[in-house]
Amino acid sequence: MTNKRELFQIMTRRFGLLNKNCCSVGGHDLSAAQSHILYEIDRAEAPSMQQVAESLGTDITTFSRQIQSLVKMELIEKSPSPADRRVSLLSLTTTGKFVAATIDTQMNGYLDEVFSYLTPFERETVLRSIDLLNGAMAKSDRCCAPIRDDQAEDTTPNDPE
Amino acid sequence: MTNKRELFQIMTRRFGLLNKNCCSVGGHDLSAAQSHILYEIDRAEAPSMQQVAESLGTDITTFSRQIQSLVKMELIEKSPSPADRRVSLLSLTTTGKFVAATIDTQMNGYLDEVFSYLTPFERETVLRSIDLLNGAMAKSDRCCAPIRDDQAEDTTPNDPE
DNA sequence: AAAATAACTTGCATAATGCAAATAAATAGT
DNA sequence: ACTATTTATTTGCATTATGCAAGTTATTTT
Repeated sequence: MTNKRELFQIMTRRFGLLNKNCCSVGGHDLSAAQSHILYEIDRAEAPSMQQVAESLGTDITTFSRQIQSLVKMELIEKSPSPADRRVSLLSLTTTGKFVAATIDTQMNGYLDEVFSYLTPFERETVLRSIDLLNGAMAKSDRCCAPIRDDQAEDTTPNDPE
Repeated sequence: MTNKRELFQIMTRRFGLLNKNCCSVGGHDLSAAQSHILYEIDRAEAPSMQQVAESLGTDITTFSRQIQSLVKMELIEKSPSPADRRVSLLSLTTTGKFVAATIDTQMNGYLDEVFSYLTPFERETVLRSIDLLNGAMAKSDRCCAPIRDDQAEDTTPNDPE
């Protein structure tokens, strides 16, 4: 209660568990990482590989392979950008959209159950708080953004851009 | 804003990034998983392997190896339980305690920075909300607890025990 | 048009994962 | 007391994930 870190440690652990083998839809069994990828592609407008890898904080080579397997699963399509043929634009296939929507429903179901233990007022408050928190994290540059290098206690003001 | 899942997706992603290469202390470079293990051992009173593995939702064989490497790093000690010699009780070494404390400080530092973008009232609200959320997740059995098997839509009542 | 840069992919080499089987200690059944 | 079962943890693979260095193809610089 007193300690911020304690609260967040517990929370992230629980969410980690929730996400563990996050979603099986039909025959497909997706990992949390894969679900995040689908989510992000759905959200953005035909993003490039780099864009998605960057916003998920995944190494581009790892991401390349993650995409390869999602393409093989026929959830994602890659098409060369007309503007720059080095770039691959990502989009969800029809199946991919369906899977993404189903996961969304599932997750909302889980969350509804969790929220059922709260009063309507508490629900409201919690949702608003998460929103505030997301906003605050977005503003922070010390954390929560893709970190390139070490962030040792010495706090060298390195700027990786 | 409207969609619970959306809020939580963003939040978990950001925390994932924050935790990524979560903590380097002195020469030690810890993963998020390792930091969670230290945290849990510090928190509990000489827990057994199974207890910690269970509460972290980690497969016991994977956990066994994670512990092996933390022992090799001299952050953790294993001692056979006097009551039952099959059981290994886990504890932090002096170095382990120091590392755990340092990580705690680091994380609180990050969180302080994030919270600096909120008003004092918002901070209060957010902390209280996380606490509420943790409580609600603890009550839920559909999620957030170690999940043994699939939770497909078909909901076959299989019992793997 | 050659040189530098950029977006992505592939080659390793390493680390993490988890099921099945092994080991070792405790408990049950007789 | 003595074998049989269960329990706690470890090891043997076999699979998958990771990321750096180097490669490929396309674009931009000069």
